[in-house]
Amino acid sequence: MTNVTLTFPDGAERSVAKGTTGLDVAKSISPSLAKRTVAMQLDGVLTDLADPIQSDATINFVSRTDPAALELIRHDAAHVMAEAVQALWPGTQVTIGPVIDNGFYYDFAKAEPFLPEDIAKIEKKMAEIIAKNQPFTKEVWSRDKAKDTFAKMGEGFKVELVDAIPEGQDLKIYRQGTWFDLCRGPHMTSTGAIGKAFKLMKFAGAYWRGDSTRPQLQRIYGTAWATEDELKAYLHQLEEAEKRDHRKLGREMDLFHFQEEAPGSVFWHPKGWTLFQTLIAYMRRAQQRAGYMEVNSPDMMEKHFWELSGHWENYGENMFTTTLPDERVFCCKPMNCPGHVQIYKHGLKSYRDLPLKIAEFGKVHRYEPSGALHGMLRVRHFTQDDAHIFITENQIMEECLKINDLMLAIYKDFGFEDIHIKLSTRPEKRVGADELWDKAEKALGDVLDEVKRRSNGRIRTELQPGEGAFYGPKLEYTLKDAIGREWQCGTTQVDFNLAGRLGAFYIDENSDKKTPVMIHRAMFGSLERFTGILIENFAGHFPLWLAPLQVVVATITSEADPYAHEVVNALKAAGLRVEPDLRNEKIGYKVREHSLAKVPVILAVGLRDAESRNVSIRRLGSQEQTVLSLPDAIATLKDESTPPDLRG
RNA sequence: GCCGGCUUAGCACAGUGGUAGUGCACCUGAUUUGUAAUCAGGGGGUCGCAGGUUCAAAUCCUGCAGCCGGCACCA
Repeated sequence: MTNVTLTFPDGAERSVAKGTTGLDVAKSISPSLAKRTVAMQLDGVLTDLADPIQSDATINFVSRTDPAALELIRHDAAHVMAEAVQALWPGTQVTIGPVIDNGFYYDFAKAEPFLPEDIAKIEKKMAEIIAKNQPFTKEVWSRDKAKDTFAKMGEGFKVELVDAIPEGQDLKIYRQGTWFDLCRGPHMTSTGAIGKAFKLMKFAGAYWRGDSTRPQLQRIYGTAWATEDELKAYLHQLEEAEKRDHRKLGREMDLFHFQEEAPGSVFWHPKGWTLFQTLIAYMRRAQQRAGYMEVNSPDMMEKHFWELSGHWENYGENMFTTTLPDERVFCCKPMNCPGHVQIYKHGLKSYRDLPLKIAEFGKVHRYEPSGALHGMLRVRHFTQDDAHIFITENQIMEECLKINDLMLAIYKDFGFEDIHIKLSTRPEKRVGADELWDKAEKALGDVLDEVKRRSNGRIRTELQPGEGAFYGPKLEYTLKDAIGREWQCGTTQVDFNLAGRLGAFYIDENSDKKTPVMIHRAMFGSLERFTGILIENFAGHFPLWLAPLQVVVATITSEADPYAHEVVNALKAAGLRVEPDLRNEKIGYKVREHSLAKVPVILAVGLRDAESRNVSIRRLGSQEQTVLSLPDAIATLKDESTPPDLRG
């Protein structure tokens, strides 16, 4: 009999007969090890403990509290949930049930919808199944047997899954008691290892195979952890995330509102608009330094123009249109690019004019599907920090790298340093010849490689095939916020099509007409969306330069009113956004109210301060009070409120 | 767009067929106050919209809209 060599995490080696199972190995070391081991890793790959070991490998026994076991706990929980659902509602078909971040889900085909109270029923049934502690056992079936069995059970979706498994690949069946499921595994040794730290979170509709033309299934999301403390911590984290919700904070901080008559459209209140304008002013400075020229193009243009640009055909169903009294049809612009091409076309352009950078804080209008709307993160009317750079083909790399550097510098000013870039390639619905797409995708791919190289691998990259814009491939910049969520913001798109379609050209060195390449780029992306992201990232506690209201001067007694006015005026003169609070209330009341409104700085002034010409500074999130002279306070606050790009 | 849920005062919520409530906010008065809620009084709602059932509808039924959670979509 042949032997294989197993290497343990501590470096020890052991020779065992080929085909020995992990469980045998564990048992031979100690019964208690075998008892607490739920799976193993062979050369780092999670595997069923009962699998025979066929070759030399490093081996690591996984207990249920091992981080590596977490995905098994979740996957096993998904199976147990499926069994529970089928036990409670016979005739329900099972489909797929993968592990996801923080949990798992399973999609079911069931005629009647799940009801809110069903969550508790399913959880109870799951607990019973887990308490039975039934072993998970694996079988390998033939394709025919699998299809036959599932067909007889009325599990049509499973039959389709069997058909989708490539020839030559094992069809694995995992059993727990009498229930079994087609599954690639691995699983833990038994259902009992799942433990008690699981919870079903919500129901949702989900299309079979993610395809909206196919049947809609009922999905149940769950979360599962090794310990109840971890479950509790996760639920707490969800609550904390909820407190940051920009829709809630937007209302509480009086930044904006939405209403029924304008779904997906923001009503900006004075404070929210101040924040918005602060962002625009920042970006305007950044773009001016980078050589962009700001323009403004019409919000509506005639339909035939959008037919020419390709938008009507490729994007028409998302465009707002209006028929005028003279019966001409106009479209609200869903993008700024065609308008910018018109501005480019005014006056003959030479190769010497390139790169030509045209920027606009343009408000675009997109008829988003109703179900997609989500606060300010997904709206129907939004402002882009949009720009189009007209270049020659051999300027692509240089210009894209400049954009990249600008993008990263800007994100850094807002505290976002963990960036992730995705390359999206040609979609099915597109304009332009494949050779142009080849060139454009190659160019952006090269840019991405160079960006990655320069970041010393700090920037993660990813390929998203088929996700590009209809006129060109994209680099999509995703940033990670304070609590680890990722948001897609910036985009750089290389376009060999649109300029040509709209008849834009330049005169090259040989007096020939050439079509420029266009780079479409946005850095915040949508100002509305970016504002929402900032609210959630800072949980409303904006750094001073962004805070809509920076300082409140609160009086302790009305005798200090004249001095408070003086302080307010001095701060205003220094360029700070400040309001007095002279109300006939106790200082504790005022502090509480302005703290809840997330005003970064409260200056309390009483008689004492008026006489000494001091102010008492209290900062949001701190109980501490610092007494400063008025000139010192102004200097400090003025310095702190300077936008990051204007600091010396 | 699809599946499910929700919609009652400015906000958060209670109210399962019989006179629409609570807290905060708001207004008035008193209080002049030193760092997260001073006290007392008062006003405020076609119960999302439109139909229907009923002697009677916030409550039951139908349709629509918006919102929420997902899915699809995010050019």
